[in-house]
Amino acid sequence: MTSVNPVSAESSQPTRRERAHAATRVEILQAARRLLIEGGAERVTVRGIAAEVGMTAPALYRYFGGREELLGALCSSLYDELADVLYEARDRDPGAPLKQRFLVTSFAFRQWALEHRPEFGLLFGAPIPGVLVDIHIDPDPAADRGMRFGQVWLELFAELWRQHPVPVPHADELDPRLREQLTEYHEQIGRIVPIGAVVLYLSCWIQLYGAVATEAFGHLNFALHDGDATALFDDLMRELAAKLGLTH
Amino acid sequence: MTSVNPVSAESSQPTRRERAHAATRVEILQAARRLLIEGGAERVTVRGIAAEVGMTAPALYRYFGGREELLGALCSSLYDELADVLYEARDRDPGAPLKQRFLVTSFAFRQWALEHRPEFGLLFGAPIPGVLVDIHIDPDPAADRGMRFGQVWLELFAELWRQHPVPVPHADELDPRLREQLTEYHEQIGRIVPIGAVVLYLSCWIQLYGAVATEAFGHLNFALHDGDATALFDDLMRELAAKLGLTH
DNA sequence: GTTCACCGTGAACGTCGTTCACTATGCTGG
DNA sequence: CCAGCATAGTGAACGACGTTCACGGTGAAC
Repeated sequence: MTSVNPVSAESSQPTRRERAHAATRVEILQAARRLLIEGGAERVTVRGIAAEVGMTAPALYRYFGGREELLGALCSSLYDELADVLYEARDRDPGAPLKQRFLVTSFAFRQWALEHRPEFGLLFGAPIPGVLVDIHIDPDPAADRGMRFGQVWLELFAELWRQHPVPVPHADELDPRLREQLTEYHEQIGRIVPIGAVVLYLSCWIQLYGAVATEAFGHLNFALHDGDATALFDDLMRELAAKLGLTH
Repeated sequence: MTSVNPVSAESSQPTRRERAHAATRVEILQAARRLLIEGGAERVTVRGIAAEVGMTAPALYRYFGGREELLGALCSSLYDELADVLYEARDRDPGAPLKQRFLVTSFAFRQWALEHRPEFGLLFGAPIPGVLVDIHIDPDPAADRGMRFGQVWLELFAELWRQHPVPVPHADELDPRLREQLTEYHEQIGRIVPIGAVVLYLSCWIQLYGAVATEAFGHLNFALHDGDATALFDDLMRELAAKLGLTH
C-alpha cells in the first residue's frame, strides 16, 4: 500500500513511476470532484470514478485505501484550493487598506461557497462519519490542509488587529474555562495576538461561517425567497467590520 | 398509494386500519432515527429499518414512497420535536423576563443540537440532493415542519422587540434589494414587526446558527481541542443580547 | 359469504464497496 | 542483456444496497 520506494525514500527527485502514480491520483481526484458537483457526496462512487478515468473499480485501490480515504483526500485538495483562492483575494491589491482586503477576502469566501456548493457542503457541512475525522486526527499539522485555510484568516486577523487594536478583554477578565481551553491554541499560533483577541477571532469566524453556510445550505430560504443573500451579507460584513473597530 | 379512504375522507375519526397504518409509520420513523443516531444518514437504510421493525424491505413501500421520502418524513418529525423542545424552554418560566426566556430558549437549541448531533446534521447541515428539497417545496405551509421551528424564534423575537424596540433602520434606509426581497416574507408574517427588524431577526438567526453549527459540526476543534464551546457560546449569547438592546 | 383493498413476502435486477487471484508491463540489479 | 520483481490493471465474486413485481394471506365492507 503506497510503500516507500527505496530509491527516493524522502525528498529526492521522484522516479518516473512515482510521477505517473501521482498524476493518476490527481486525475482520480478531479473525476471525484466532477461527480461531487454532479450530485453531492453520495454520487462520488468508486465505480463511477473508475469509469470516468477509464479503469475498473478495483484499480483505484492502488491509489486510495477506499472510498472514505478518497473522500478525505478530496477534502484536503479542496481546502488547498480554497486557501489559494483566499490568499489570492487577500493579495489582489496589496496597497489597499487592510479593512478592504479583509472584506474582499470575506466576499471571496462567500463567492467560492456559492459557486461550489457541493464542495462547500463537503468541507463545512455536517461531518461524514468516517471521513473528516481522519483528516483532523492527522498528527502532522502540515498534512491537515484545513489548517492552511484557517491560517489565511488568522494572518489577516492578526495583522488587522495589531494595526487596529480594538479593545479586547484581558486574560484575567476572560472566563477561566475559556482561557484554559484556548491556551494551547494560543501557544500554537505563537501568541501573535493576546488571548482575548483569539476570542474575538473565533466570534468573527462564527459569524462569517453562519452568514455563508446559512445561505449556501438554503437555511435562509424561508425568508429570502430567491435565496440570494448578497445584500444581507453586505450588512453582516459591515457589522463584522464594526466589531473589529473598522468604522469608515 | 395511500389512497383516501371513502369512510374518513378528511377529518372524521380514523378507521382501525388507518390507525394501525399511522402507528406503523411512526414505528418506522423511530427505527430510522435509531439508525441515524448510530451512524449518520448513510446508515439509514431501507433494509436496515425493515429489519429493525421486523419486516422485509419491500413492505416499507406501503408506508413511504422510498428512501428519500422516508428521510424527508424523518426531517419533518425532527423539526417538530425540536420546535416542541424550544417551546417548552420558552414557556418553562413564563414569569421570567423576556431576555432570560430568550437566552434559555437559545441554550435549549444548542443543547438539543449537541445531544442529537446526527439529527441536527440532517436538519441543518448541507442539504441532501433529493431530500430537504421536497420539504421546502411543499405548497402547504402547515406541512413544512421547518416553519414551526422558525415560528418559535419569530414569536420570541417579535415579542422581545416590541417590548424592547431597539432602533432598526427604517424601510427607506434599507438596501433596496434587501427590502424588496423581504417584502414577501414580511407580509407573510403579518408585519408584526417593521421590516428593518426582520433584518435584525435574520442576523440573529445567522449568529445563533453559526454558534451552534460550528460547535456541533466540529468546526471549532482547530482552536477548542476538547470541542466544548460552552464558555464561548455564553459570550456569543451575551453579544447577541446586547445587539437586541438587552443590557442587564 | 363473497369481494376487495390492503399488508407483507420472496425473488429478482442493477448498483454499490471491497477482496482476491491472476496477467501484463516496465523498471532494476547482476 | 536478461532474470527477477514491484507495480498497474482486469474479471469474477461476495454481501449489502434501493427498488420493482408477482403472489398469498387477512381483515373489513356490502
